[in-house]
Amino acid sequence: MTDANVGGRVTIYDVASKAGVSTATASKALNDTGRMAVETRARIRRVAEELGFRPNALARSLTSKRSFTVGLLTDDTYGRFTLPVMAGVSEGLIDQGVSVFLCSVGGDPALARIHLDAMLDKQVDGIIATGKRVDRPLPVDFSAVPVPVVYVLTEGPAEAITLVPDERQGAHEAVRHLIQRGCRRIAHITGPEHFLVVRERALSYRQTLEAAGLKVPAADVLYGTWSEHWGHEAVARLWSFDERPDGIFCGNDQIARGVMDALRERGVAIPHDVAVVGFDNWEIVAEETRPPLTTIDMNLKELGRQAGLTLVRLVNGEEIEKGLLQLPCKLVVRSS
Amino acid sequence: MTDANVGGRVTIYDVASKAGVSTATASKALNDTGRMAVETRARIRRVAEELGFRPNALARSLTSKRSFTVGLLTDDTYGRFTLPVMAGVSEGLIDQGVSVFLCSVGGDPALARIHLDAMLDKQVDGIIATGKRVDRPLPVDFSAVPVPVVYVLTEGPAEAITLVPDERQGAHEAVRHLIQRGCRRIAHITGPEHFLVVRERALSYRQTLEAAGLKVPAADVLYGTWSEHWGHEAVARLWSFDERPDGIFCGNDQIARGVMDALRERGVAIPHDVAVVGFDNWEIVAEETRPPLTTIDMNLKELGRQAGLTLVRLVNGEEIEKGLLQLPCKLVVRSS
DNA sequence: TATGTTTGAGAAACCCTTTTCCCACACATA
DNA sequence: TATGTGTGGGAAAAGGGTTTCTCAAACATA
Repeated sequence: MTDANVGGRVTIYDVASKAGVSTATASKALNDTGRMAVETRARIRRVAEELGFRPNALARSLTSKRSFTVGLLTDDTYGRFTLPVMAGVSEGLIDQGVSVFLCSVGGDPALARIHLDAMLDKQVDGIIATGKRVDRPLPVDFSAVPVPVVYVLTEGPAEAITLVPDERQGAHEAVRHLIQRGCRRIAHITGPEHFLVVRERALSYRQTLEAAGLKVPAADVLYGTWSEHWGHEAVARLWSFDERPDGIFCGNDQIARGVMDALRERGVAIPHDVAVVGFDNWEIVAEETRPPLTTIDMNLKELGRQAGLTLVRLVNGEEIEKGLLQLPCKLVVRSS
Repeated sequence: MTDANVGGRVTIYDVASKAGVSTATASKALNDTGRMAVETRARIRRVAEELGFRPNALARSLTSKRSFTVGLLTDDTYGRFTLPVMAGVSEGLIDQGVSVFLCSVGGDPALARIHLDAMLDKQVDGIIATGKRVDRPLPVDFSAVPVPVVYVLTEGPAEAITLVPDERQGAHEAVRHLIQRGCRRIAHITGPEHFLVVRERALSYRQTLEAAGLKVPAADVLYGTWSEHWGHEAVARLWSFDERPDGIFCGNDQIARGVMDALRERGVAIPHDVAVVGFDNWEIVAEETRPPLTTIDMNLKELGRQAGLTLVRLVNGEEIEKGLLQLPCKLVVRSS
């Protein structure tokens, strides 16, 4: 009784021959398909176990037309948004035995094409396209891709499935929190107006104020850049007026950080004199502000998980309603 | 002349039949192997082009025993170190047609095992293990893995190939920069002493001072945590003594940020009164400090690229010297 | 005894590509 | 004419599984 296969890994032939059956039977035993005596099945299983047999996923995919692999394409070089999404995708799919190809393509269409082709050649079952802006598409055309595509945090075609955070709800939570703390004059310092999320958050900010019967000042929303520097500057601008806010809703955590530093420098007590709420829950920023920042978490990991699960359902041929799916944000209360 | 294969993708059978040759000939034409008339080769190529034929990488891998896929396993959940490494790996390998499976396993041995097995089942050609600490191994045993493994920014077995930044050289650059700026009393505020990198950097700091003929105070190195908060606190401690430093080398950029905020609050001019150098070149921190932070870049992307290239050389059976490979760091001069 | 009906298991085809022979033919040489 | 030598191209196997179909044996029924 010698092993025919000495060099390589253990194959199903090894299992079959050692168990004294055909590969067909071995396959059926291990996959719990077909019909056979229970003891035969058990014996084959035992032999496979002994030999440490692990089926070659490539060979398996060749017939099953399923590679249990998905591709994740992102243009978020820095990874601030992609990484949580990726973690969620990976976490949601590992139970299904699905692995994730990650590649970051920056803004380069040629590179994106190369990566996409490499993935398709490797027979990925589906693709998740993710980015850092919900109003910008990735620099690649997915229209002729022969597998399902799910878009996360990036602009996809209208007839596609796209998952994004519910910006309005998030902004609403933020402002409502300030109102509940007793703030009556709430300013909004945010990013560039040409970002869709900026407009969404600003809209929701105004609506929430109005719904609470608070007046919305004319120059209520200060548009700038996504930087600490802008946070400083905006505070300087606000404090040049007589009527100063007692609450500030910031468009992201970096701005909030700048705002808080500026307030502290002016001797303004946070949150006693002015309460601050950020957006993103970027922990490395939000936990190091003084005091730690209350902010909105976009649940990116959950977004990724949902994207992964949605994708496999598409791969399995389930019919899923197309369109934009908005997942709720969560208020994370710290001390600001 | 009908297509036999209507449903699926274009296979080499389609190409062969349309070109009126066998699949063997088609394969040879497309791979530039075998012997045949130049016009035959050209015709087959043309047909393949017309049909948009792309070979199924899975089928190809089955015979070639090469999947052109590598796995990247990391325990760096936050991704601060992993993402640049990953980008480098990906960038270095895309030219070779190699794709990267990324999975983050946190500290969970069971999860790590599952991901590793999934990768091996998918016949990865090799594995890159990466982490966030050079003195801690990943929670998984690679000893029985049947493919080459390269370790990056994590502890591997002595007989393995491990790539890390050259911490001593990096620290040396930092301190030398301060000395060249004219600093004579240079302090070192850093992380927990049980981190190897902390000890390495501190050692190099002392050696560089000594080599420059500067005195090394007794309580020269302040060990703490990797936080802004500690930066603040350390400055408070230093400023409680009479002899204050005119240069501070910080163990990372977050500490540096805390240090700079604390100095500013005390009215100390940076870099006029005290110059500050950080470590990591974490741009999101280093570019937002006031003034922007001079710091040490660990060239993580290059580290990743080297790791990828080294791995494929191993896969190709090249003999490569084992052991620790230290890649140089680079001083990034900003305004601090 | 002759005829159904399960049951357990194997032969062979298939997935897609590569690769190793092998062969038929054309041409050149003796 | 008989023999050697390239040359262009194909048949078939291999790679590691899965799946369909077939079949012999065992058992049950008439």
